[in-house]
Amino acid sequence: MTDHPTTEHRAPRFRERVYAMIRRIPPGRVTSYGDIAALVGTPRAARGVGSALNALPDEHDVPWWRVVNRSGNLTIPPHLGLRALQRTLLEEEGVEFGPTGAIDLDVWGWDGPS
DNA sequence: AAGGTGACTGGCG
DNA sequence: TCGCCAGCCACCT
Repeated sequence: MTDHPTTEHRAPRFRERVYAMIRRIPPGRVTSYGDIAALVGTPRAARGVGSALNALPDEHDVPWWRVVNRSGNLTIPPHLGLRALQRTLLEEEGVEFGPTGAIDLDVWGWDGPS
């Protein structure tokens, strides 16, 4: 099991824990970067969560679109063309955007596994 | 090994 | 209430 000296064969790293937690977000719900960070045991690593999502491989099963910022806004870089996609995916799951384009976390937010 | 980057946040003016 | 600034973390040169 230590054949390949890649980082993917070691104990669960931060990114893996982040992916695992995001996979638990139920459809039609959203969670902030900071909350994910806290849920995996690193309360101040919100940027690390964004970094982890940015590093997602081509093939994966992580519902990245269910992660938004603390204000309920989509902070994914527009130039990647994914911002519109994220909104579409969320709306298809039933999540509603307010007049300012933000999601009300008190309504759609997911606070982690019970 | 040290410095730079970014899909974040909370605080302040 | 809103925008800006500095702090924070994990990763990548």
